[in-house]
Amino acid sequence: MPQPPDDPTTKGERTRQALLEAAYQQFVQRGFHAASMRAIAEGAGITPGGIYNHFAGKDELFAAVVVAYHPLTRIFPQLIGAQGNSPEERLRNAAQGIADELEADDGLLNLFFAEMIECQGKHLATLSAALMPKALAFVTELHASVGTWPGITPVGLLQTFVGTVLATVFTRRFLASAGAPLPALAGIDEFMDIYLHGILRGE
Amino acid sequence: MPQPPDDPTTKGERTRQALLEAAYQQFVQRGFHAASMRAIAEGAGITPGGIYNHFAGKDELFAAVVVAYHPLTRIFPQLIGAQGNSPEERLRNAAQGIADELEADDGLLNLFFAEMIECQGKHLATLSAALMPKALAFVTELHASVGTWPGITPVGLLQTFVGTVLATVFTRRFLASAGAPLPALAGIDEFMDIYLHGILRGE
DNA sequence: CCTACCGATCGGTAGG
DNA sequence: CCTACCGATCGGTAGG
Repeated sequence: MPQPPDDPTTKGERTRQALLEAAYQQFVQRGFHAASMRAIAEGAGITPGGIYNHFAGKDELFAAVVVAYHPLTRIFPQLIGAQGNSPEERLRNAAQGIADELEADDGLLNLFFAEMIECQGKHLATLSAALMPKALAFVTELHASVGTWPGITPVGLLQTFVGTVLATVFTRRFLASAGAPLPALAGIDEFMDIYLHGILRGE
Repeated sequence: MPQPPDDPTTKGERTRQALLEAAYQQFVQRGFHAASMRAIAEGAGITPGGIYNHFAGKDELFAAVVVAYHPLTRIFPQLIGAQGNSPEERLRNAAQGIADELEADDGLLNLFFAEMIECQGKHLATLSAALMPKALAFVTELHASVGTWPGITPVGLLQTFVGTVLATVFTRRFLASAGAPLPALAGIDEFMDIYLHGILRGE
């Protein structure tokens, strides 16, 4: 009997998934322009011409990879789904979950950066439009329950929280690749200590 | 009379500087692989073959651009040179100076990202080795004069400070390009409020 | 520093 | 989905 077009058991859909995965690996390892359709096809186990049965071109393939793998699509669900007995605990748990996910696969951050540089961030507006409503509702409620400094809006709370988590992952990676000893580096716990209570000890 | 080889008044050195500037523009607008030697030559006012009188190849040209323009070479002097009557004031002034410089030219952050993705961060170790000793001396003294949370090392202080400034610039740019209203976003003052005193109001 | 050119590789297509 | 191929563009070089 016929299968729905996105049934993962059909051969076409399995090839499409293999192409997405192979394209993701090539794009995040080499960047958009240095990734070749030939290498992507080889990674998916087909010949270059076969790609065009699934994607109209390199741009469309990259756009599909962005939708499937972009860090923003991972960050927001973690944030909204975080549990905890207090706002502080929920933020800590969300930060931990996001940082774990981003550090488990270097490619996720690379995809963020590759999209901003090589595609001038042209996919970000679409992605944000899809993710922002729920995130904004969540953070507005959070903003009311934690007391923040004056001048911090709900959007500002979302921005500073996500920014702090990204700063954790990004600085750890670049300092490590610059040769810094990992145990001396701050991790998500230290960044969250600072985010929630400031770096200045004392009262 | 003969001029020293880096005298900016010689024709060769002026061409070299024009090439560096044109290459910087192309690399940060298009990324390393999509920037063509032809476009760089055109930007500098010469023909493609002429580039090789100044740089051995595209890789060497990019390396020279990294040395001349990489954000790390801007951040560390600003940090070390910052003035203020207290550690808090010095950190705020340094953050303001760095953020102003990075926001004045989007290319600086792009260069950081392009180098990490398309060149796998291979220039970072050299750059850090040159900049780290002075930065580390500065931050060690600072670390002793501000009271930080336990678990924050001098390197961790440097990491979290630079990370917070980068988070400011990065999140502002990506939220703006995603369509967020700029006045609602947190700026360097708000990020520094949080960094120094935490996001949780109350005592 | 320019002119003219090289081999290599690219994204994409025709036809089956 | 493969084979075979196209035009375009690339980084780099020879010779002057």
